[in-house]
Amino acid sequence: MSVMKVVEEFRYLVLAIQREGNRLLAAELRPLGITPSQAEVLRVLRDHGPMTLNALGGLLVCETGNSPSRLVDRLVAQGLVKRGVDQIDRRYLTLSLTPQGRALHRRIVTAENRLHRTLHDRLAGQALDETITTLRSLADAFPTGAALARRRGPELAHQEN
Amino acid sequence: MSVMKVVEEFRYLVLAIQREGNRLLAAELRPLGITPSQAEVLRVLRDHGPMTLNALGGLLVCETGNSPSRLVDRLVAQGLVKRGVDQIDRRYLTLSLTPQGRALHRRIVTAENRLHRTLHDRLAGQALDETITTLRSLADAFPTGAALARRRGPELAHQEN
DNA sequence: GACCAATAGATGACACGACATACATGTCGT
DNA sequence: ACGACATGTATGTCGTGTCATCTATTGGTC
Repeated sequence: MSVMKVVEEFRYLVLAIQREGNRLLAAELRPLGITPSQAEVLRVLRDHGPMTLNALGGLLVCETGNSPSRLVDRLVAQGLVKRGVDQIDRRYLTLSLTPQGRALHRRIVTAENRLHRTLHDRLAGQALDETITTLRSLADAFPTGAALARRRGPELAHQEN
Repeated sequence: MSVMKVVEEFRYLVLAIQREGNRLLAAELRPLGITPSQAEVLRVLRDHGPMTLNALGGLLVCETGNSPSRLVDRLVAQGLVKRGVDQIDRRYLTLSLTPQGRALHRRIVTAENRLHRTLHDRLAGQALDETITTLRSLADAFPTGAALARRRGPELAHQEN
């Protein structure tokens, strides 16, 4: 079989798994009133402290280029994120979790873990480590993969609660 | 490291790679005036002949539940797909490529191959076969993965280039 | 201090993608 | 033939995701 065909199947497999994973996660999160993308924002804000909108965008996988203004908008509207203006340079925002945001984050972790357990069961017996190595080496070449690496690496423990 | 953390990284890696791949493909396809999802429709129609909307939906990875009515709408509006009504049972549509659709499909294959070459280069030296095995075993458990399997199976070789 | 480029963020536009619901057509039981 | 039901497709709605463009604020230069 042609090498191109293999790569093409790889592409469609990644698409299929991403879609299904997102669907399952959305179902888990629906009772909490948030979406997978919103959950990622809460997670990044929780793990990497208060930050500007651009910095948040640099750590998100779910949104690449632009500033995730509208994504944050809905979280602010739900009272989960506080959006303040930097008093030194008023172009910058200061995004941080509200107490409700922090509380919801704990329930998000539980919901995500249910999905992860499902995935783990379906991955039983597979070469998961080698797969992750492959995926990492591909992802690291891209900006959002670099975002992931940034989340993996420099911050080892930031705040608990 | 906890098993859950590994699965979680897997999920984010898949998300990152899907996003970047889709962005790159969209850029390749933009000069052709279509999107990656539309390209998948053309591809399925080309490989699996005329079919109804439901059957199409069952072979698409990019859309799960519903019938891809609106996705097909835009292709019909562009003159790439012909949408006829089954004369025996008028609930069914008969979707097929127009000559323009068939012509565009050839240019799509070229564009996709450019992406695949890029991916192939970035995957050099990685355990791609084991990775695909892992991804397949996970995807096959899901409906869209089954769609992929259906596309893999019955058709073995259709077009080259 | 007035202009100008640079940077942060917001917004408009378009196409998904998922869910729920509505509509159209056909089938079947009576 | 009639009416309940099933099936295929269409549509409304909401939240992304991406690109392009716009506004606001700041820093630098004259």
